Amino acid sequence: MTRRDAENNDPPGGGGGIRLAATRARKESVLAAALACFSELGIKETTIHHIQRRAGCSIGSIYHHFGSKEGIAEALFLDGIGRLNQGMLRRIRATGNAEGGVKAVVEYYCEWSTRNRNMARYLHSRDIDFSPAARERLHQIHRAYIAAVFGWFAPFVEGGEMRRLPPETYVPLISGPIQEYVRRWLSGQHVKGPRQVKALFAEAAWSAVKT
Amino acid sequence: MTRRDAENNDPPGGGGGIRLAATRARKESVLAAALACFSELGIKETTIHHIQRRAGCSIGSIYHHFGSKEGIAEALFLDGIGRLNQGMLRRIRATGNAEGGVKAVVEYYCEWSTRNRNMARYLHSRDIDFSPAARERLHQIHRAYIAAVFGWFAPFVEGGEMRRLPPETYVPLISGPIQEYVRRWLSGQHVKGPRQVKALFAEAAWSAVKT
DNA sequence: TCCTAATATAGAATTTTGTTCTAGTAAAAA
DNA sequence: TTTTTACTAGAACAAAATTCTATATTAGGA
Repeated sequence: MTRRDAENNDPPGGGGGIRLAATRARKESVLAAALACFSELGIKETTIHHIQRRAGCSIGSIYHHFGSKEGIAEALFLDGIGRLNQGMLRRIRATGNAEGGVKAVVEYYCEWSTRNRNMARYLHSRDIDFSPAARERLHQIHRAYIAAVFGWFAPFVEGGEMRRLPPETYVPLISGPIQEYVRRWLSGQHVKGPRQVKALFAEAAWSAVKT
Repeated sequence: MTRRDAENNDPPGGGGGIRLAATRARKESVLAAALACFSELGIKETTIHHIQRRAGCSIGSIYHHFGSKEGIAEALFLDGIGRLNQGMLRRIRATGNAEGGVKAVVEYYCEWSTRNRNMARYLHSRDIDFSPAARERLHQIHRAYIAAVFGWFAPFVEGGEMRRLPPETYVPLISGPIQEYVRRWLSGQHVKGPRQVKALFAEAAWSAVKT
């Protein structure tokens, strides 16, 4: 039976007592160690022991905070996707029209992936088997993000600047190509980084959805 | 230390003796069992024992043929990608012009994924850590496929029907969106199957690369 | 046909790795 | 201060992958 019951005890506010700060620091150090190990050794090759040694803490401590190896992977994934979405949303909202918004999606993804290579590579991992709870949390995050993005773009569809398409096709049409390109780049299949092709992919994305 | 040294002893020609036929049959039954287990239980949850029981053979036999659990995963992956590429190439070659070729890529991928759901889902798995040998074999297969496809399309680029782009961008531009759509569909994120959107994605692919 | 080497199968033994358990420490609350 | 709770540590345990040893089968040559 796998333990999946570790609670997220982050304090809602910022500081908190000595205890809470220490806890947060420990959790972060474990996540950082995990990402480093995953990047260097691969997810499967990485053992709890590797992470534990690198984070400089005990097995007990890790299990106390994360419940299982999978729990670490989940927390790391949620953390990364949260950051990416947040930055993306901010960037989209900083633009003023449909074309700018669509191109911002592509461009920001290029930049973020270049700046956070390891996390970007990790987010491309597919078979992390999330616990039901984490899966639900992920969906929640995803729904909220999608709602925010679609909310921003909706007026432009209404206004006729963008095509009206089946909702589930927008993301693949806009992000599919650049995601695939970046994935290949991260796995070492080509040399040319995303920044060198971002204009091309931004154009393509826009022409796929413009009217 | 992981064992990765299982040889591929498939006979070059078709039939062979009783022994070779039996070997082939056994290997295939193991691969089929593995795919079934992976689909039902997930890759990580699947144990050698599950596969072994389902294939109706012993542990020793599996290790003799595949060397490791990862070895099974590799063989299955190579097998699947080989079939997909082969069918794709045949389909592309059956068309007569650039537009037909590009659209064929999208359409065939839709059809194949619908017909081979489990394998399609499996091919979307990312973190199978291939042995150096398998990795090399995969690259070899990939290079051969890419060479064949590019060979077919090259005249149309020369002839000015298709844009001349950095070579590594064609695949993401053409296949990226439909791949992403299918991936989401396979993971249960939407109801509408690929066949219902293939025309849309085929159009988008073509307009991304046409002149 | 019989012998030998290579191939294939089986399942027990071993090792590796993830998880649980028990004990103890330090901070917060009463 | 006392009590409760959160946290840390590492030994004990269990599950899974892998290796090992024994045996059977087939192909090929004397």
